[in-house]
Amino acid sequence: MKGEAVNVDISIDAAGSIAPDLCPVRPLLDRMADKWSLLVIARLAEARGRRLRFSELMRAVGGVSQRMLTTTLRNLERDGLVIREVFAEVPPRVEYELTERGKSFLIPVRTLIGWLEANWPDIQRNRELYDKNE
Amino acid sequence: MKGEAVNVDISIDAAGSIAPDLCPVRPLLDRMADKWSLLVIARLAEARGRRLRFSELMRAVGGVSQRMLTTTLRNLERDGLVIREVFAEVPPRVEYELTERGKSFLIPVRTLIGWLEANWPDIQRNRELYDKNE
DNA sequence: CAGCATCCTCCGCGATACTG
DNA sequence: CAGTATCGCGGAGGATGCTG
Repeated sequence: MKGEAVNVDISIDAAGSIAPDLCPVRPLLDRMADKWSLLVIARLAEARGRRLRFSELMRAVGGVSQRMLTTTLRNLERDGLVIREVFAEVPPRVEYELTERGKSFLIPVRTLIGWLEANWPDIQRNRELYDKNE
Repeated sequence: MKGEAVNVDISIDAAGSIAPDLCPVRPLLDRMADKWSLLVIARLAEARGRRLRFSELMRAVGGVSQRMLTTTLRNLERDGLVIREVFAEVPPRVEYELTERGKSFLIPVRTLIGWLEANWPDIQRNRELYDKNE
């Protein structure tokens, strides 16, 4: 029997050791890693509190399909990173904005991106070297 | 002021990269997000410099297939996060350990995990609430 | 022991069409 | 305008078998 996703949780404490599963890192990591979440969050952050409509967001992100933008936003809303407000008008209007938690999420994200940028040249060189010797 | 356009969004484009000429965040993010990389890195970090053999790592991580452990380690090696040393013995012995870059990678990772841990209870509550009202 | 090679499954995501 | 509903593909990743 399979299909039983072994939900692997990890956490690393300050000392670098693995603490017994405090929080399921995986589902949240997956959110970070899916194709559009970070893009959407980045775009909303750029707006500096100005709320964005669905279509605005779609243009701002660029390249995202309606389906994926919808599910991405729903997931972010479910995690309390984004607020969705629907206005009962015709035509309909729906506005999105980051919650405080959503904004605070940008901090670790920036730390990570900072590391990536700082290390990217070395990593790139390492890859070339590695690929050559294969 | 904070949250200037510069850090945030180090503008992430549709391709998933952050600003054309900076660094492609996506491939590295993908590495972070794949199913085993973080686990492997965590386990190697725990060892505190003691090198681990392939089979040791496999047991330590738990649940990984040989195939995936191999490709995960190869990817990490390619990015210079892990060192792989082969000993020409019978039976073969291969040892793995973190590089300095690999260790430094733990810093942003811990920041991220710290955020996840701190926010997990709230997120969980948010999800329950959201799911109930669906 | 530490792996490749092969096959197969699952599901993230895109494309397209329809609707209140 | 802001979505749902369907279909289909591609690629990550598991299972199994073979080998130096």
